[in-house]
Amino acid sequence: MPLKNDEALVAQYPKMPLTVDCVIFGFDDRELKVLLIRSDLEKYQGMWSLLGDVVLQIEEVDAAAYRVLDQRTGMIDVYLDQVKTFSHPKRHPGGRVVTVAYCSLLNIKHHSLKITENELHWHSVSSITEMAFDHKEILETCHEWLQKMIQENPLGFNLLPDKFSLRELQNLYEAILGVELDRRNFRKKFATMDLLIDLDEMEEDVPHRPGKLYKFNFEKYKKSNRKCVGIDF
Amino acid sequence: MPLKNDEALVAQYPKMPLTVDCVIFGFDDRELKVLLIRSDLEKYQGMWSLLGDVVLQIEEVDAAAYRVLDQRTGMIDVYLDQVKTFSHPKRHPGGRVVTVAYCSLLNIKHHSLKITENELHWHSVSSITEMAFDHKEILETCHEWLQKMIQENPLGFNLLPDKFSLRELQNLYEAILGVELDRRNFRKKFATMDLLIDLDEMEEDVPHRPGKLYKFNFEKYKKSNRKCVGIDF
DNA sequence: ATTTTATTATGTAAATACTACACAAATAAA
DNA sequence: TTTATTTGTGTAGTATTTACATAATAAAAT
Repeated sequence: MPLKNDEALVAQYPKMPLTVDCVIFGFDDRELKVLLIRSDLEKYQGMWSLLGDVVLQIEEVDAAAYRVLDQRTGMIDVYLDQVKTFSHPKRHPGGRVVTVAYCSLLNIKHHSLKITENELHWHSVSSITEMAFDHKEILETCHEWLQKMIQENPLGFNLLPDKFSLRELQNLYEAILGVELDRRNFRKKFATMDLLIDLDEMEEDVPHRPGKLYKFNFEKYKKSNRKCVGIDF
Repeated sequence: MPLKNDEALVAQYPKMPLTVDCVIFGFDDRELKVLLIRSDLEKYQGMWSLLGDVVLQIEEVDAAAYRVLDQRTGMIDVYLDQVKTFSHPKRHPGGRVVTVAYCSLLNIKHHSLKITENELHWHSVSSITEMAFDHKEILETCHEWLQKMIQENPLGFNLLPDKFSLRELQNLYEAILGVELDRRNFRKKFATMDLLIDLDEMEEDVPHRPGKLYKFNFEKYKKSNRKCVGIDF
């Protein structure tokens, strides 16, 4: 049971709405994509915005983000991580709303959008120029976050099919990081990591020599204890 | 001017109090310290808590964190960064309060605490067993964040005096990372970085052979364009 | 069937970075 | 003057990163 004085104290605190906004990344056609919806606000009519919702009175912010993801994509087993809280007092035209930004990674092929609702579309991240609210800033923050994260963690596999070729993997890294990578060195890097399982299967339906298919060895990765000291700046 | 419909929409959103909590790190006596205050809540009487405050109705969350820092330490020119938002519905005994955690680094010697107020003390991070609210969890999250950040960014210098010896710098890294580092390799690392300015001064008042004093070359660091591609997990 | 085109798959040499490790010189304190 | 403590430094071995070119395979076109 809560204590009276503590309750009285909190009752005096300023209160404000809290929302979550999900930057849902996908990968297709050698491009990083993000899932956007048409804004339903007056001020931003016609503009695209991130998928978001309010945080309920009794709800963890993480839970609200998973809820948005489920409502919009029907997927519940998706990578999701909190990135940053945005709080400019004027960021929402309807008054003060603080939002917590989440980044989510999913395999476009794995899910069928409930596009029956409002307009909901995958957009190529590189082609987006303008968005509702401060969502462009949020998107950029999440993109930078992702660039850093895929280099240090095996997150990229969430964006690929279960079985992928090394070329697809490299395309993914190149698309997200915006750089060209040397093919031999890229493959060597993953070969020495020894975390890809050769499935002894080949790509199909490609208009050229098919490559081998792999999957990521999550088991082995989890068991490996990565040491974490290396000063470098 | 805000739009009527947008305002009406936001008016329906659930509202809740938002606070900031600052994990203020310092370094002294070869130990990582954190600045704590006695909790003024009934439920947590006698326990230590982070420095925090509510976010005001018209205020960026960052601004609230700087305000807390200024109020408690009198310092305004301090490194501060948002780390994570904590939102368990029961995390505050007085009712639902969401908090945004900030991490701050300051040079203990540079400031004189306004200890005249409530009990306010530097605690050795490694000796803390229990804290009010979920502040132990917040502290741990910020400590891990710091461990990662000092390896990739020149943040550690914020915790040291303007002039420091290589031994002090190494002590700092060892204290924060909780490991022992090889002295020669540590010094070689910073030598090849070439970002320390040899001040041609010596330590004083040390009970042994004094070491050279250095300062960090922030100018040069800012100009250097660090390339950022290196897959490794 | 043959040729063309696109892509996969692979190795090596040079340069760089990292690891492990020990001893002489400087200062303060006894 | 001696002792204790800490600074300051180099090297050999290993591992990692970079730059770079050619042969083999499959599909598509002729």
